[in-house]
Amino acid sequence: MPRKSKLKSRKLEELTSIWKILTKEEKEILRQNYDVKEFKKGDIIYQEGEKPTYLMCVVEGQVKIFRNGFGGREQIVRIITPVSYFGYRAHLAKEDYVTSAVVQCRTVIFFIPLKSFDIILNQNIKFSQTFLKFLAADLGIADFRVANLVQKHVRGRLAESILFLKDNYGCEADGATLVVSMTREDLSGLSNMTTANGIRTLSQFVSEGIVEVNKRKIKILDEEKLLNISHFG
Amino acid sequence: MPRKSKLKSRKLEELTSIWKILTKEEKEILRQNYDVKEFKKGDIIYQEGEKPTYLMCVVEGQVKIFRNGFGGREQIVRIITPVSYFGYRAHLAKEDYVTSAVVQCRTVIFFIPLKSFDIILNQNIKFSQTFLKFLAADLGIADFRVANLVQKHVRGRLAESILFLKDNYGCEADGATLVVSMTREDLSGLSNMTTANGIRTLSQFVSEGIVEVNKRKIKILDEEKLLNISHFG
DNA sequence: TTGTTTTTGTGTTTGAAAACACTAATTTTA
DNA sequence: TAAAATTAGTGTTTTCAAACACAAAAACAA
Repeated sequence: MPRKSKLKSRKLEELTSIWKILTKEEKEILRQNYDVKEFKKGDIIYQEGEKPTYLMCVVEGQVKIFRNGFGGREQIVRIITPVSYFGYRAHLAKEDYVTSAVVQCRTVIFFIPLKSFDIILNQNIKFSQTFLKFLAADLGIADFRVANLVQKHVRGRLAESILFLKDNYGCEADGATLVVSMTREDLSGLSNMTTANGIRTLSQFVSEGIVEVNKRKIKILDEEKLLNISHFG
Repeated sequence: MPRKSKLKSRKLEELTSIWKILTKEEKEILRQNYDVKEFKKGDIIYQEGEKPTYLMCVVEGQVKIFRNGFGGREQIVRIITPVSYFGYRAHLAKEDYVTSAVVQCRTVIFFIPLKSFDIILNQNIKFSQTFLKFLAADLGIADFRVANLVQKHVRGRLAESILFLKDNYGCEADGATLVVSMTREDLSGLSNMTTANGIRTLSQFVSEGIVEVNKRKIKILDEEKLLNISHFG
């Protein structure tokens, strides 16, 4: 259950990519309607089939967007890290959610009612274009991933996922350790394979000196090789 | 090679979904800059890695958007049928194309320079929102398809694809025969399987009385069963 | 801190689909 | 209209990864 917290200390200014393009009046609309909530690991933000009601923004933590498959297997569609928006796609397409969202660890999320979102969308062309760009980028990733997930073998898919996590969410100060950290199960879900195969294959990569693993932190040692595996199975 | 034709008889008014939301001046911009070309089967519109330069609209025929995989296998990402736009995603994400586009049969396409597109995008909020909706819808389909293609077995994937073709491109007057017609190879590419398995599985469906096949036209006889297969492998 | 649950790790078996290898039938084009 | 090139169709073999089945370790709660 989302626990409403006294997190109003977290200001809307944190929504960097959109805050600066809003007019005074628009900022005021958000100020009067926004909400901040804190979630703990495993909390569900929304589920497949529900109607979207908020534009959400992760300012701290990590959210997993996924679809439930058959036999309990889940396919991870996107990972949302700070500062990124989610929940708006279904609304813009005038659909119910086709995915579910759960938080991966302690996570702070801003909630903006879609009514406010629509008001601004209808008057601020830069705002509208910002989301145009978000969607276009995500669709590119999805198109790319469909073909990859579907055609490559386990090694290629895992290599691909690790590089994807690096490219999209970045590394820590050492330039090699991934910022996102996830369980083997989630990494497997992202790579479209069973947990057992994910663990096995990651272990292979470790023994081949391609990556180093410390708990749930993955450090890329040989990106060249990883790229190679991702490319040629 | 695209052959420029005397197709100026085809008027921009055919671009139904956007034409009605443009101002007089914007219509004039398009009139002065657009182009119409006719292509024949197999002509390439653009290829992976190229820079986008036009917003395109199919007004007649069919275009296949795909990614080249390994060992010559291609993954079909989208099919564009009249009247739909394509080529703008990469531009909006400020990327090069990650897919390629070829025409499937005799096809007539409108070309609008991205410069003109940008001008209108920057001043007409309804125009911008139209594309917002297109992208949001396509991203939903992509998210949905990733999980489907990846988790289901051949029968489920083929059933899914046939239903997808029906839902997205419609049926002929009888309400059962798919409008889109494609080779077994393309149907297999859409369903992420080898041509041999696509043919085999389609034949199975025919012998089970689920669909009827006449050349490249597919008629759905038992949608219930198809849904069932698509859902439970 | 102890018990419980989740996550990680590994071996074996089994099944499904890819790869391969052809033939037949259609389309296309020269 | 004949020849060439696709496309459709089918059987066999091989390979890969899922399913199953555990054991061990780590994380989490009571």
